Amino acid sequence: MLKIGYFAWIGRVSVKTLHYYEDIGLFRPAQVDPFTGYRYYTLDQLAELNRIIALKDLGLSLEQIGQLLAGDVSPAELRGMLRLRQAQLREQVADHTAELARVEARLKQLDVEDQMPEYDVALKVVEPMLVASRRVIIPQNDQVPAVLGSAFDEINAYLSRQGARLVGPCLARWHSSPEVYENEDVEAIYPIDRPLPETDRIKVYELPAEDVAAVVHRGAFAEFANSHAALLQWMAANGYRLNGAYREVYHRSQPADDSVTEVQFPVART
Amino acid sequence: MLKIGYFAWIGRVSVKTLHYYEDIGLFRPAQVDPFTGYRYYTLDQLAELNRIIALKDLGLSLEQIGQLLAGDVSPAELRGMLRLRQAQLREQVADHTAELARVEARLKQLDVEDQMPEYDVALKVVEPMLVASRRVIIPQNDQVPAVLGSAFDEINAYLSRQGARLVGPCLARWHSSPEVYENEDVEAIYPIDRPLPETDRIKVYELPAEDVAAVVHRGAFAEFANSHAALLQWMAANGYRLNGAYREVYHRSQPADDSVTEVQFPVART
DNA sequence: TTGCTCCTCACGTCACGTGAGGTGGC
DNA sequence: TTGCTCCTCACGTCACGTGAGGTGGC
Repeated sequence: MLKIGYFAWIGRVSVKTLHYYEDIGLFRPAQVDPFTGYRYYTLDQLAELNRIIALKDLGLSLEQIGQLLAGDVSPAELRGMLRLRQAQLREQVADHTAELARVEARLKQLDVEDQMPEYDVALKVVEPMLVASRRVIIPQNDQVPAVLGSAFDEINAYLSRQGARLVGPCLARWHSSPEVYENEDVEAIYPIDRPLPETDRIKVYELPAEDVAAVVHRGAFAEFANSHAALLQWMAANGYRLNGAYREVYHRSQPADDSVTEVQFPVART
Repeated sequence: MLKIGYFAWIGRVSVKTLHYYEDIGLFRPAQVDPFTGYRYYTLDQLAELNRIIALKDLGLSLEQIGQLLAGDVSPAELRGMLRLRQAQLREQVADHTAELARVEARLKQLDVEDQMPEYDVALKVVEPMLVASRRVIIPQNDQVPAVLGSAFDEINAYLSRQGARLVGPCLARWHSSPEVYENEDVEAIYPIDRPLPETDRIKVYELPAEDVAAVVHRGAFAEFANSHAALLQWMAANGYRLNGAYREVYHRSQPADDSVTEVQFPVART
């Protein structure tokens, strides 16, 4: 009969761990003194403790281990548990590797600039949404506010006639590359609540979900180039590439206004 | 002024997250209605929320992010935080990769045997300990119990004369490879509480800490070969190799008794 | 008698998620 | 009026660690 301190020592676990395992009914001392409450373990129990530790090393939860020890798990179920754990571990390794790339990119940036960065790039998932869209070509960059503005007005008027409701801020999807400033190909888009008939100028469809890298841009319409540059730099440093048309979400009534815009670049791993 | 639900939606966080950030003083709504308690946010705050999310993507804790936003972190300190996080991530990737190997080894074993394994191998760290040791060569395998037994008796007698105390179970360290059964080279060892003078037969020194793979063996002295085989198989499957003399810890008075033994193979990554 | 080991609560961890039960706004 | 959104507690998560305050054993 071994006292808890010694048994914990040879089993290389803490006394508190043994207390806890008893609390949750996973592993009980062979005997408990009814007067002092002292717990006593036998050497035979060392093998069982070792078993628990070995299963914990596989990443199983204490609850799963309890079921295993109670014998109500078939080999097929154990295989299922391990397959699940395998998938989790693979995902975690991938996630942590990506996070490591982000951290290292930021460290490199700190070395170069030695200051806090101006833009904060965050990875997000945008949800799918039903939209009404008007696609236009804009010959010169300085015409963007006017042309986009009238495209939004046109959709807006159509939605009012149809009695549709807006369910979020308007946005633009740029089909030209971010470096191009002539004949830009862009969709003016409103998210809507239900399907509508299309016209030859206004299309209605579901924008799919996308992984995006996003920055929030404050200030004048003409200064998006800085946000674009920050995003492209971040993507290069973190091993992502642009994966389709990028979005600008205008958190206000009209893109010509001077306010808050979120720039979202869809990304895929290179 | 945006209500919490809409602000959470465009920021792609949950309402509960915004509640929580307010609770811990990280991120407060621009305004709170004193009668209804309704929280109101401005579009400007979207940039700040994005900043928090970007920093969270680097793996910083919310407390660290709070310090960063409050501006009482220098670039050097930020670099320190990121270096720390980098080290943590590298360790986690290594740990998870090793765990993945264990899980996959177990899955493979399940495919072959389709049953619960007889031995449970656990990775542990053994602490350094001060020991008294008597090293002997044993010509034939069947002499092991007798020769080891008298070696233990000899140390025991010496320790009694010196008035030293035992501080754990006795053990043997096998310097011969586990497959060798002739002229085995082995140390009989007692852990002791304080340094003693050495003799030409009994050495006193500190056994260093080691990473070991361990199984608990129950039953007769002659059946250790099974434990050894299980350990060697596990090590091969998980990418470890034997790294020095292996230990048998006898959780009883004499190794000749029939009881519980822990076999510990020191390991290193291949 | 003095340490040492052991005991039982109770609370903390990290970043929220999940209800319960109730009120405000259109 | 009916839903919908919002509010404030309170508790749960996972596997223990960290005291506080007290008792048993040699």
